[in-house]
Amino acid sequence: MRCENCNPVFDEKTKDQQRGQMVLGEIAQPAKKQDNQQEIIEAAAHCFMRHGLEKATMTDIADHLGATKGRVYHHFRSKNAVFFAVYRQAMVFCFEAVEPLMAQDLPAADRLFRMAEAHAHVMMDTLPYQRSIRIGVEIYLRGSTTEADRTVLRELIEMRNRYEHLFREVLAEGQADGSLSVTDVPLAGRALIGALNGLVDWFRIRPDQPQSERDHIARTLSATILDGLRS
Amino acid sequence: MRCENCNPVFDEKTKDQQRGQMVLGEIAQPAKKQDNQQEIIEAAAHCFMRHGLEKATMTDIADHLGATKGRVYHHFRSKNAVFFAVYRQAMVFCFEAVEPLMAQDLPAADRLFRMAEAHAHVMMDTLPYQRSIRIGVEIYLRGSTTEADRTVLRELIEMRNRYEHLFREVLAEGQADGSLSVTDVPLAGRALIGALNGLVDWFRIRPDQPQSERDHIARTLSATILDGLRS
DNA sequence: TAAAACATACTACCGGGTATGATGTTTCGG
DNA sequence: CCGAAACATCATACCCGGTAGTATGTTTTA
Repeated sequence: MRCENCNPVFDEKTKDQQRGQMVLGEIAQPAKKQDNQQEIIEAAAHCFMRHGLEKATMTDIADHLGATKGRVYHHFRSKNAVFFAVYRQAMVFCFEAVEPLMAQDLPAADRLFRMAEAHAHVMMDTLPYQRSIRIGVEIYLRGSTTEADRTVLRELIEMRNRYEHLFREVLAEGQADGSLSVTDVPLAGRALIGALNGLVDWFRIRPDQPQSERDHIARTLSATILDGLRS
Repeated sequence: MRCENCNPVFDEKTKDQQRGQMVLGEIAQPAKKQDNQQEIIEAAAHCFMRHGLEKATMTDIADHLGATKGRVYHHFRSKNAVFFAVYRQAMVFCFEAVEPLMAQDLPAADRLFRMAEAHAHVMMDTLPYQRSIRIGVEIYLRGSTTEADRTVLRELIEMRNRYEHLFREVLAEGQADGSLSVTDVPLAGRALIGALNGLVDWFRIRPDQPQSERDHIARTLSATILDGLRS
């Protein structure tokens, strides 16, 4: 039987779990179901990263789990739903890493630096997720047949906008407290995000990669965009 | 009849036309054929941008030309071949705009600034091409069944590497002449390219958009990455 | 007039989605 | 405490729409 009232977390917006505020451990049962879904999501992220959104088939995802399509379709209505779940998870990772840093009692320039560092780390640490969502967004929006899909996508895109707005906020604060010299806040934000998101394109995970390398990348990248290249 | 010895420019690597050094106007015949192909390539770029690589069907491309699949398949062996052509064209645009600027007799920092500006302009002016190729690259490489396809893709990727190397060259020169302060040249190059390529993600073409807006974007973006955000 | 440049009609196949069955696992009345 | 219904979780088998590619016919051009 199709699990109709399966945890609808990733199918529709649930107000009480915005950005991972999830109250876990209430019961053992839903937690396990959550884990099963999460496992699928992770497999999907890997497949999306390797083969792209369309080339990655549902069977691929299932194979990656040592399972069949039946399992995936039991937890997700459609392939789009799976992608949406990956997308939301990627954004949750970003928010959890960056948003707390905004409250620090520092000059805006220093806060921005730490936020940039954190964002870079998230890009590298959750690479499969971030690569997946970078591909098709408004593309998917055009392709989405059902209105429900488009609604979910709009919500996700708005989530992304909220996230990028965090950086613009700090940029504006830096303009105010004088620690930053920004003429065009939106454009500066685009430049910052662009330089960091570029990681998703060129960064490659190697098994023997020490943590220090990622630290160096995050630090150098953030320093470059903050201090510039000119001497 | 299938045009077997159709201008194989976009099917296989031809040594004599590296980076748009094409000697045009030799005969009238190939020039016209070239134009026909170019028209298809442009239509494909538009469709790839709108619907994504896979969702864009060959019929879509043909429809965009007011033609049918027959025309496309007469000039290109496969859908992959069309994508490869779009890819190469995109890179040619980049080379033509940026490479000449390297010879200018200026401090490296200033040359880099102009190169960045030029690159930004290319991103905006040839948006459909640039968006198309940003999607599937090594993704396509994995998906490519035939060895011939993979060979072409490797060549294209190497073309891209050569292009990005231009910026690293200037960065190294700036390190030498003291106009730039760069500790990690490759990383600095990634940051620069990333910030500029981000354009492809967020820039939207509007019909009433004055040229001055693109100029402002290119200038501000380049200035931001060169001079940094900190005051 | 022959070849190039298309259009038309058709096939083969892949992949998303579904219907159904098999196997645990929880729940609950007695 | 027990046994069966209800349910959750997956596997299997199948359908079917869409699309890349082909084979062939038709028109245009040099």
